[in-house]
Amino acid sequence: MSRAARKPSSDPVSREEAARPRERILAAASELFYRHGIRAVGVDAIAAAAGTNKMTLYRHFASKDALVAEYLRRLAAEADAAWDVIEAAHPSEPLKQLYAWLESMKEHLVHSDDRGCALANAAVELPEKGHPARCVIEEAKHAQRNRLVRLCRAAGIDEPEMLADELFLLLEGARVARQSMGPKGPASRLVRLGVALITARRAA
Amino acid sequence: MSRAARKPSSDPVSREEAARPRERILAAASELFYRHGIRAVGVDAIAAAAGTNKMTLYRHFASKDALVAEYLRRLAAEADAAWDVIEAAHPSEPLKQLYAWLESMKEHLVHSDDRGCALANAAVELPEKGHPARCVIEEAKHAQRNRLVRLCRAAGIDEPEMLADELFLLLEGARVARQSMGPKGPASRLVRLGVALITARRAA
DNA sequence: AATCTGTGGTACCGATCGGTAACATCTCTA
DNA sequence: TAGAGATGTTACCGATCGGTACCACAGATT
Repeated sequence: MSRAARKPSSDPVSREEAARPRERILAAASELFYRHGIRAVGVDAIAAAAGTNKMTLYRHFASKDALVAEYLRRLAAEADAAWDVIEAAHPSEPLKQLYAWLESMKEHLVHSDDRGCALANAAVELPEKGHPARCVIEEAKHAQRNRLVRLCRAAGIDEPEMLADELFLLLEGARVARQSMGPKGPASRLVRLGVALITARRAA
Repeated sequence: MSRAARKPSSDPVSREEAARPRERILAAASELFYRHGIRAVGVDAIAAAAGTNKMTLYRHFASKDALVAEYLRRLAAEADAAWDVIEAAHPSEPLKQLYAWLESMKEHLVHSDDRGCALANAAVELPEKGHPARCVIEEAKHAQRNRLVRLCRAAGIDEPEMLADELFLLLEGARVARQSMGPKGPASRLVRLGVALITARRAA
């Protein structure tokens, strides 16, 4: 890969404008897709926001759909990395990890520019069966749910799938309800409700 | 209103093609918006599916946004009517109404062409602050949540807002998770989880 | 018969959509 | 110094977008 072998820049420190166009395009697409929705953003706008043009965009991505798929793939990887951070912060303390996860999810909800889960939003925006983004979404969501199940099991919960699904649906619901009812709606109770669910299942 | 005074047709029985264009347009728009997404459907396609043309559509709706708002307003009214049906089926038995509500929500989830809550989907697709659909969505969602709170209170639940929000988020989560993980994912547990929540809150 | 209203049909508007061809420019390497 | 590869620029493609102008026709009213 000649691109990977290339040296970053003559100036070694933080020249973000010199970053490879592929990364700039992905960064710009992430911002715009998440904020305005995937279908609402054209490739011209993405290229312009990335400080490049449509031609270069199409040299790095076969189509807009491919760019969308890559955008979601990155997000899934970031979400997984966030799990790792939580795990590293509370090693072999699954219950604390569960609480930390709830808190970090609440962090998203309170931010004024939060628009919920980008993967779930994409699933709503792209219902076509064959869309390349759909398998990415499906895979990522199952991975998240599995990780939650594993955590519940590690915490010694009976029927860990039960609690994991409760928490999963609670979070998905909170993130989507935030978009229709604002941050002061039912979404604001995520942590309280989640903790109640966990303690209830622990007692059982 | 001259339109309301007009007689339906020369043939009194089921001449649906003779229905007033406004209703045909709304019916076609509902189908297409829900199935493919709002942004994915053009006004031409709606008019064609309604057996009419774009010009007639714009004689009844000021803009596509206005049509979208009316589409969502109808859905909100239908949802409210569904609540009324449940209430009438189990008069002064709020707990049974709660269970019936859960079951009827599950009915939606198992249908193969289910695409979740159209109001929530619209909130995802139309993030622009000033969009005429957003206040419709917000109002309808708050009405649904309030109705759930009232039902929980009538069922004698302590802190009815707590259980109502739990159930609300659970349902919103189930309907959105169904779109990314299919009907056999966590969404399939809606009733089980909902019943567990209700019984837990009743014991408390 | 004359009129009015709602509807259908067609053609059009400017703008934008996703996507491409052709060419100039830059930088790094051989 | 010459070449190679990635990038920037411009113009363009056919299709579709939301929205409108104009005219013809049908039915009911007067």
